[in-house]
Amino acid sequence: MSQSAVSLVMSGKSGGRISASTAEHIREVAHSLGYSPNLAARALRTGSSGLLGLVVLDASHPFYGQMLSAADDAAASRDLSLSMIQTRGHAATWEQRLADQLSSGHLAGAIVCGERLADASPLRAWADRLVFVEVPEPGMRSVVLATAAATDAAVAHLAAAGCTEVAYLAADYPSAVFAGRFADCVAAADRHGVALRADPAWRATFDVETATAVAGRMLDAGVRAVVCDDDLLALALHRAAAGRGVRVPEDLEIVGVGDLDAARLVSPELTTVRLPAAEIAAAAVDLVADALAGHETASVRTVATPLVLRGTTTG
Amino acid sequence: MSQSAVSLVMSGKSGGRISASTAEHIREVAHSLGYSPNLAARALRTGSSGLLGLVVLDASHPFYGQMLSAADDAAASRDLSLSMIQTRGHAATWEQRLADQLSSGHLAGAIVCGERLADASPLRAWADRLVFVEVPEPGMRSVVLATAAATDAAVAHLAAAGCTEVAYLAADYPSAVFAGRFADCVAAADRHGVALRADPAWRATFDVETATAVAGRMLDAGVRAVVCDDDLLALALHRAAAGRGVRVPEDLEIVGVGDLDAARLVSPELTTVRLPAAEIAAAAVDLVADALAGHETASVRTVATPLVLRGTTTG
DNA sequence: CTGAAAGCGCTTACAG
DNA sequence: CTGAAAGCGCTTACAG
Repeated sequence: MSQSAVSLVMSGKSGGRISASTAEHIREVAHSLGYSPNLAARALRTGSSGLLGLVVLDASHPFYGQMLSAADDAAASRDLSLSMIQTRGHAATWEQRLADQLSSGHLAGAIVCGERLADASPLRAWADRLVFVEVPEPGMRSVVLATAAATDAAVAHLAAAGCTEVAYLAADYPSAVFAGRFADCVAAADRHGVALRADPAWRATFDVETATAVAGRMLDAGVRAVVCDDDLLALALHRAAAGRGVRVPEDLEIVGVGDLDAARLVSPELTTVRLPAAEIAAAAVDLVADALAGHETASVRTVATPLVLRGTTTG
Repeated sequence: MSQSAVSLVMSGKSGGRISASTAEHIREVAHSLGYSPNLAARALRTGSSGLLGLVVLDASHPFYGQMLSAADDAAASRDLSLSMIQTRGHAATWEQRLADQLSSGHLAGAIVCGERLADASPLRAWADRLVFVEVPEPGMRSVVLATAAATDAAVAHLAAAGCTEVAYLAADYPSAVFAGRFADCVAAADRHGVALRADPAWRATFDVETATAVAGRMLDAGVRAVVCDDDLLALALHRAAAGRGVRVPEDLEIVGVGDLDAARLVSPELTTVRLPAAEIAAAAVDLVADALAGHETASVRTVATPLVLRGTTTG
């Protein structure tokens, strides 16, 4: 067998040029010898590593865990691999690090979740290999989530149940996604004639104890209905209420975002905006695979995020 | 500047051979040109990719999300990157896939969580680049968790509170880690004179609805104290109990494994065996980094896993 | 420090 | 189909 024939078969480009029986023979021998092509050499020669970066706030957050898991499944079906990049604690440096990994050829492309590019971001040079999730970047491929509509529905539901005031429990991270969710809620409150109560002190990280303490301060302030940036925050508020004997939903209504498993594990179960991780991840991998193939497909996908009404709201 | 000098500086091997001022100048120019070395070429030449595989059951499980997050932090501080491999649904193929990634040079080494090698596993040829977590592999580097002692403490605690019978809610996955946890509980029950009640039907996946349904069957069977393979299962039992008005811990005592965030989000909070993900991940990355460097260090690390008593047990 | 060179293991035209 | 060849961008002895 010639080196050329083997290379053609192993890289799956033998169609029409190598007979089926020869190709099969090559594959058999390769398998029996335990041979698999050196990926570094292939990457060097072809200029593409087949590795996708997935930029997330924090892989330990269950939603991003789901994204990772689903994106890995979607990538594997295209012979692509996944590499994770966390932004938590690296707000100032992740763009440069990702740009380095792109320019060094380590990554062929990347999916950026919940973050916006800085004005002079080194990533702007790589626009054609990037996909943005939830926070669309003008002119770049994006997976848009319809959370504004879901937030509107949530506020409408609270208003219909008699709430005249809604408080906001914010996530204490600089990610653009949280600024966007808050803005959506401000707009929804305005539309439905509800007063939105926000406070710089009502911001918490996802650490359970921290979030519970902040939630406790909100209860001290007498809030009766709270929209949260994230389920983890909503569940911490749920916990703080249980700790103080505040009845949910009679005395306190809670709405989260995410629909994590934990949302159904508490009692009463959490009303929340569902973020369908598998669907989002599949759309993002689709888009980045198209980008790598040089396709000029539509660059924006929209994923529905339904409001799921459960026991932490009335009506 | 010569190519050699630049290469020496960029790969951090200039110590003593290149003057500090020249090295600094090279770094400045590289930065201003936006140059970073092609990693595929470096991997091809040096034979190592700097990529670590992390084998987990399912990245969407919060515990593995924490492992991923912590391992990524630990790896980054050593200029190593992380790539995840999921075994859920690939019980028959993950070993071959990992072996392929090792032999193709894609991965320099790997951390295997909660799995045991098949007798004729292709991974046995790569023993010197592998680290096993929780399920130690004889003769290979391992991070051992002291869960047997914690399970013993849990059963002792239940026995002291008057339980004469303990039921077991098992995880419905073929991973070796769950077989091990069950065996630990059998041994503990025996030691403390408690009857262990197990049933082939008392097995569930981590899907909330499935697990709740199985937990409901256990309640139908009149169980009063349950040790679970995992917090997610324990929390589903907690949910099933709330749904039926079964009082916890008065009528039902529950013990989990993991100490996920969700364990503190429910009321009463979950008694569980804490698995310190950050510590486990750091130890595993340590071990694999040593392996890649060819060091002959002690090959087994033990991590303590304390029993955390909370509201789902009495006494 | 420099400069010229080899070689890692592929992929990909190219002539037969 | 084969065979000989170039070249991807590095790292690493080697002689100066």
